[in-house]
Amino acid sequence: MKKPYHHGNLRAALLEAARARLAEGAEATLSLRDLAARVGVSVNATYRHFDNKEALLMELAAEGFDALRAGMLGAVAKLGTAEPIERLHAAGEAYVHFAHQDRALFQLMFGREGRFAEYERFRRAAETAFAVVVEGVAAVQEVAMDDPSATKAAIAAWSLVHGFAILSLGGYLEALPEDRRPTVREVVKMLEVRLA
Amino acid sequence: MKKPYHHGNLRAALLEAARARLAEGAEATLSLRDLAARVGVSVNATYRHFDNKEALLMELAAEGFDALRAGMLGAVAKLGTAEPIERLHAAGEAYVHFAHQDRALFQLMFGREGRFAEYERFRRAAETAFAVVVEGVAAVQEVAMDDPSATKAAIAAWSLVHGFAILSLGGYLEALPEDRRPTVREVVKMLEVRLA
DNA sequence: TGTACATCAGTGAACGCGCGTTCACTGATGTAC
DNA sequence: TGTACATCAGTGAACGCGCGTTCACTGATGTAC
Repeated sequence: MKKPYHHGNLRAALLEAARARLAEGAEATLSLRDLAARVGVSVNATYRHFDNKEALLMELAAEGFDALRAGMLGAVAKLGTAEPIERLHAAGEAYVHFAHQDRALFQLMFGREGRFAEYERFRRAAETAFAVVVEGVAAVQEVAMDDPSATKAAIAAWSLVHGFAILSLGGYLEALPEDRRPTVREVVKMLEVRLA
Repeated sequence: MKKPYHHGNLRAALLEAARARLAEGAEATLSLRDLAARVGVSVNATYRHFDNKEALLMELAAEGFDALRAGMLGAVAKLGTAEPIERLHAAGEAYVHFAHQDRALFQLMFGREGRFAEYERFRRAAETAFAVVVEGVAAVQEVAMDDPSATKAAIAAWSLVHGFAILSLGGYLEALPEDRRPTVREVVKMLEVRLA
């Protein structure tokens, strides 16, 4: 008589296994069967905790935004009291750092062309992460967080670091000789524009 | 006796069919079998023209860069003689426009995390498109095209428009009320920074 | 002009695979009386 | 304290699917002599 799975939270265990697989860079081949096997459970048990595969992936992506937010906040906090613009730079660097640290997860978060956007859970997580940038920009501009100009500039800032992350992840910069590749810091400094 | 395929260039016909599929937004489900069926040929015939599926996708992506380049050049040319910075803005707008016009193709070009980068054909196409941006930036900065600062600023410029394209494609901007969403033009104007 | 042969671009059948999902089930645990 | 029953979290087997790729083949076309 095989022991059934009884180590507590299967949902968490599946997500953990999925994160491990992503860390191995196996985004494309992530399958429910494989995750279940890794946790030591039958495939069908996964359906007790997630509606379907998409729901599991969505949760993964949403938690990715939570982690991204935490990463940015942590980097800013480490600065202590500093000029707002420097805090914003630190957040930008943390963003690119996160993308490199968790390539596959990052791809999952953004690569689905908004297919996850229909999930409330996902939208909330993404917005909360974005709020960190808006706040940083508002501080630089010395306006309230709900000032339209802060939101707009935050989108531009997000675009800049996001684009850079994608390009470097994709190896598009490697074609360039080293001395012509901008560093994260150099790119992030472009943020000074229009904001200060 | 079935007539074999004799309409000329099967290779071109397959790519054409693939482009049509992408236009329908079927990136994820693009299959050799399906393409062959659409052209009216057996699956195996495709192997006469492409080593494998990956090679076909790579060609598609490479041609995407050719089209992107053409799109940017066309937009710039339409301006006639204008300030360098305005020409750069036009290129940036054309970039975002291309992304929206050919969503799925755009995803294919950048979504593979550099898996295509091993193909010479692909690298060449990407570099040639990038050169348009470098040239535009160099004109603004009034330096030679091979000046390192032009390359660096071009990467930053590319990052900005690329990131914005991804975010808007992913629907991340739709969460924002209309009056807080920056237009393409507003984002592209951030390019003035550090360049002028 | 005719013949022998190589090459080329297709064909149909099959292989092996892993996938998401559904079905009917079982055994342990919790609860009401 | 004991019993009946509902609920819950698993199980194993199976379905049906479409996929990329390989195999051995065929018929048309081009070329050398």
